[in-house]
Amino acid sequence: MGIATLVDAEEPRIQSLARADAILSAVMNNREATPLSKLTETLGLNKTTVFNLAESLVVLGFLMRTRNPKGYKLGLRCLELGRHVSKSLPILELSRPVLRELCQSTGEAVNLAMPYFQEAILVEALQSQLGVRATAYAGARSNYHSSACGKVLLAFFPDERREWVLNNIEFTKLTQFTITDRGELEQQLEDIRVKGFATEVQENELGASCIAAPIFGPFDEVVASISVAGVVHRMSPERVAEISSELTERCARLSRELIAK
Amino acid sequence: MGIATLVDAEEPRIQSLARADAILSAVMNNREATPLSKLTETLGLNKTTVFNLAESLVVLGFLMRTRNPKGYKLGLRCLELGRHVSKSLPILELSRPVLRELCQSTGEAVNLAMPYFQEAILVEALQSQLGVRATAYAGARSNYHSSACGKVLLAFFPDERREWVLNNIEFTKLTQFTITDRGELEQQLEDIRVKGFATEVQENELGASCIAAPIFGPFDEVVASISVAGVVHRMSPERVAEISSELTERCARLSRELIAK
DNA sequence: GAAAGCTGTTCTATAATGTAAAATCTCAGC
DNA sequence: GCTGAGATTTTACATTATAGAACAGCTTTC
Repeated sequence: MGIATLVDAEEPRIQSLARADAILSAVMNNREATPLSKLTETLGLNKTTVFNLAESLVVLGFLMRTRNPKGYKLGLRCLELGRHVSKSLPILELSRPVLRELCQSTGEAVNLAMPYFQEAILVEALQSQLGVRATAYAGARSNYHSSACGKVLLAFFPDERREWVLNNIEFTKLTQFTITDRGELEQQLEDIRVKGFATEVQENELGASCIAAPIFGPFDEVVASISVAGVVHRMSPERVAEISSELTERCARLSRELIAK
Repeated sequence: MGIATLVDAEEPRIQSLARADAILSAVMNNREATPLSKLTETLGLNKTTVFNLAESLVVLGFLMRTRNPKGYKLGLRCLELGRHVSKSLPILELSRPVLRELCQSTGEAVNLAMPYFQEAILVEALQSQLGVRATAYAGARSNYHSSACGKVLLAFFPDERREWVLNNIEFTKLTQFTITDRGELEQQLEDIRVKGFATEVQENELGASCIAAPIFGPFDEVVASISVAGVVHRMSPERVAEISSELTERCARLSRELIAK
């Protein structure tokens, strides 16, 4: 069972869907319940338009209305659909036990990432038993240029797709160590392809260091990556070597299982 | 922070959204990837219409295209939104540790359900360590008339809402023990209100027996229920008494915490 | 190996849908 | 009990979504 590409960012053909999606994003980006006024403001559309869309989303369960504070928040339909994806993605089912084992054996946080438009998305995120790292949670997005799991995906993308991503991402500087130069990143990607795994030291968040390896699908396309994320001072060169070898080995095995499917 | 009602099933104002949602449902109900032809068939709409909607959903990430078999399946945007809901629902955050404890102390499967249109939805589902019950998984829907967690929600709904649900549900007979008579159900609901918890013996699935208690929100509205689900022969009257007392006690405490928030 | 048939995709005209302005309603703060 | 900000409803219009027809790409069939 192959999984199709998720490359282009063309405009959706149906305007209302694009707008509805924008509403969901807006609601998601608000910690508190989002009132209609704020929605119209962020979307830059007429009150009525937003209202009709939002109410439709409520009827369908994508949004809920809240009282005190009055506004909208994401509804249970999102949860229903999300859980279904969890259940139906073969990679997820296959990798779950592997993630747990890696989390146990390394004692660090372990994440499964998948390509998602101009970023990667963390599809699964196991917390380390030692320190609680609140940064990574399932559903969060992860940059292609600053995170290990992002870089490793990018490195193994087919040329055309990598090209597209490199042309489109903004090199947001998250810490003083974040790579913001395209040339430098491309060099690293070359290096990652040779080694078979990616590392990242405080490029994404100060104090954190990650190692990530790729998982390939039926037609040698990267479909996901697993990363082990630890506190920087715990990541000695020997430890990195140790973890990376276990990680690449496990990911290779997962790839084989996935292809066999 | 109050959570609004989710009662009426009026038609959404924006047609395209209703249709897009129907596409998502259709895709979800197919085990395999859903081809366009099947979508047009189930929706009863023109090929082009469905195509345009589906392609828009792909661009937005709600659907993915698959090759071999060719078709659509749910995309990662669903996962992203779903995970966000998990994180943002206060009940979920509060109850998670309680669910784990209940699962440990009883050794049975434990579920958290919330009202969702004409059914309840399992928002969280912990498997029993003993036997693997594949039936209940997070995201699954649960009937108001046959499941313990459904019945307890229904029992504590405000009259008007309960009335509405009772008028609208179909009493699907899932096993020979399923209640299919409205009067009988209403009597049970009365009983549940008196006892403070609901039980269910093989009404939902042969071999399974559940106990469920309600959780109330800021304005004395039931917002969720927790159920403990075990194999029927393990559920002696003494054990039911034992579990139900622990369960109601925990749910009452959760209600208090939720109201305090 | 050609032809038929099934599925998916593009093009285009039309009508129905979604849009936004204005009017009305609701409710919190004074 | 007033005032004003936000949320709804109503209504007329123009844009957008729609479906038909025609096309393209595969697989099946004989």
